Parts: sequence; structure tokens; C-alpha cells
Amino acid sequence: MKYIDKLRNSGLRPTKQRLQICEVLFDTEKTFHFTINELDQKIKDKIDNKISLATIYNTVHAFEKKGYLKQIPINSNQTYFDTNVTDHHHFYDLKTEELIDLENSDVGPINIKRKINGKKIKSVEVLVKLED
Amino acid sequence: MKYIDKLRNSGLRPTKQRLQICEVLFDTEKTFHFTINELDQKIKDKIDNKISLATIYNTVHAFEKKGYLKQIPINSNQTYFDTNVTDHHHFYDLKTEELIDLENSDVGPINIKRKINGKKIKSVEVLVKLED
DNA sequence: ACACTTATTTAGAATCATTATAAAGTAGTT
DNA sequence: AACTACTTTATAATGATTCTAAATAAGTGT
Ligand SMILES: [Mn+2]
Ligand SMILES: [Mn+2]
Ligand SMILES: [Zn+2]
Ligand SMILES: [Zn+2]
Repeated sequence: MKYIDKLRNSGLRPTKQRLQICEVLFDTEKTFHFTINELDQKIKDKIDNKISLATIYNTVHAFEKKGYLKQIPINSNQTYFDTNVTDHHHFYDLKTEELIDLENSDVGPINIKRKINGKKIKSVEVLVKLED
Repeated sequence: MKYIDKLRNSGLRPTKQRLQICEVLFDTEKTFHFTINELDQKIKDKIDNKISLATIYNTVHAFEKKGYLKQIPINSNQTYFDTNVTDHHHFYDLKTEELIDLENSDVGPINIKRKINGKKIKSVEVLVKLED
């Protein structure tokens, strides 16, 4: 299995639940955005056994810490995650609450001129809000 | 009172509570960022009477709808608001959880090249995450 | 000033995403 | 197999936010 090594190399035991969640998250043509509840539903659709919601939360946070997922900074009542962990930007459609990836070429390089003493930049993310 | 007309012109009755919240939010030299709980504390410090938490929520949302406040898209367990309603960007210090305004000149113009059919851009916000 | 209507405030309850708990199960190791 | 550390799970707890419905205040017309 291709995810067993990935998990082991991260210090995560390749449990049945984690491998199944890997399949739902990473066995796709395209990357995607999701909330925990959407992921829970997707898991229910794709697999027969049950994975507890606590495990889904635990796993998503473990994967986020290992850099396999990232959170998208957005104001919603639920946290959004992204399987696209490259540095990239987003459209956010306020009407449909849909997130759309922007290519870096759609935005162009962003040069932050101001420095904060003793701090370094971890990420630069642009959120473009859309209305009708 | 300078806030009475501002509220009336927005279709909001100038109640004692709203006027007092206006003083806490807008009678300052500099703009600032806050959560509801921080605002609640600030109100307790500055005024003698009590304003219920429900009223603080109601008022902040009313002011946001009228454009006197805006929400900052950030992942936190609490919603952050900003008394600076101009288009501007932020540093977010992951260690201290502090938000710092960036001047537009610190970032430079951002040109979004991609268009979404039937949608127009409402805002373009950059979040720069800082680590040690 | 008074009566009337509508907006606002309020305490408290409800909601709901997320996190914590602690017991049972599993993976890795010798 | 025995041992240990990690993981899963059901369930409870947490906590920010929203809802409810009754009391109060503001605006308007007389
Ligand atoms: Mn997290
Ligand atoms: Mn709001
Ligand atoms: Zn994305
Ligand atoms: Zn700001």
C-alpha cells in the first residue's frame, strides 16, 4: 500500500482508519477543500465500516501537523481544510460559500516589504471574496 | 453627540448601549482588532453600567452590516473584528496570536488576473503568517 | 404629555463545532 | 506471547455564538 510508508515515515502508525482516510483524501485526481463534516460524509459514502468522528478530527489534525493538509483562513462556522498544501490563493464566493483555488500565476508574486523583528514569514495567502 | 447622527443615518436607533459601544470602538487614536470577549472586557473597564453579551453581539453584527466594522478572515476559535474598514492586509503572529496591520504600500498592488463568470471581486486580502 | 407601534435589550436557554476523557483495542518490539 | 506505546471510540464537556421571549426604550402621531 502506498500510504503505509508515508504514514510510517511520519511517525504515524498505519492503522486501518488512517489508511482509509488517506484514500478519501489523497486518491483523487484533483485536490479539494473540505470541512470535517463533509469529510465525514465522504467517508461514510466510500467505506463500509464506521470511523468515529473523534478519529476523523484526530487524523485531520495529525495530517495537518505533518503537512499533508492545511487549514484555509476563512470566516465560517466550520474550519476548512485543503488537500492542496502548496502555497496558493483562493477565491471565496460569499453567495455559495464555495472556495476556488487560484494559481500563483493568477495573482503574481507578492513581495512583503515590511519586516517584524525576530519573526520570519511562514506563508502569504490571498483571499479574494466574490459577490454577484 | 457625534454618533447619534451616524446611527440614525444608518437606520439604527441611537440607544445608550450603542452609543457607549461606539465610544469604545471609535473614540480612539488608532484602529484596532478585537474579539467579542475582548470588546466585552473593554466595555466593562470603560463604563459603569452593564451591557449584556447578547447586545454586544447584536451591535457588532449590526455595525458590521453597516460597514463600520469588518471581520478578519483568520482561523481562530473566536471571530476577529477590525475597526479599520479600509482595504488592508495583516500579519498574523502564530506564536502570540497577534494581528498587525500592513499598509498597502507594504504589500504593493495585487492584480487578480482570473475572472469568474458573473461574479465581481468584493475584496482582496492578504494574510501573512509569522513564525519565530 | 400620552398612546401606539416598532426596535432594542436582556437573561437565559439552545445550538453545534470542537476538544477532552478514559476505557478498550491495536501496532510495533523483544 | 508478553510488553509498551499509540490509537480508536463512545461519550461527556467546553465554549463561542445564536435563539427566544419577555421587558424596556425609541420614534411617531395626536
Ligand atoms: Mn488544527
Ligand atoms: Mn457576522
Ligand atoms: Zn486550495
Ligand atoms: Zn486590520
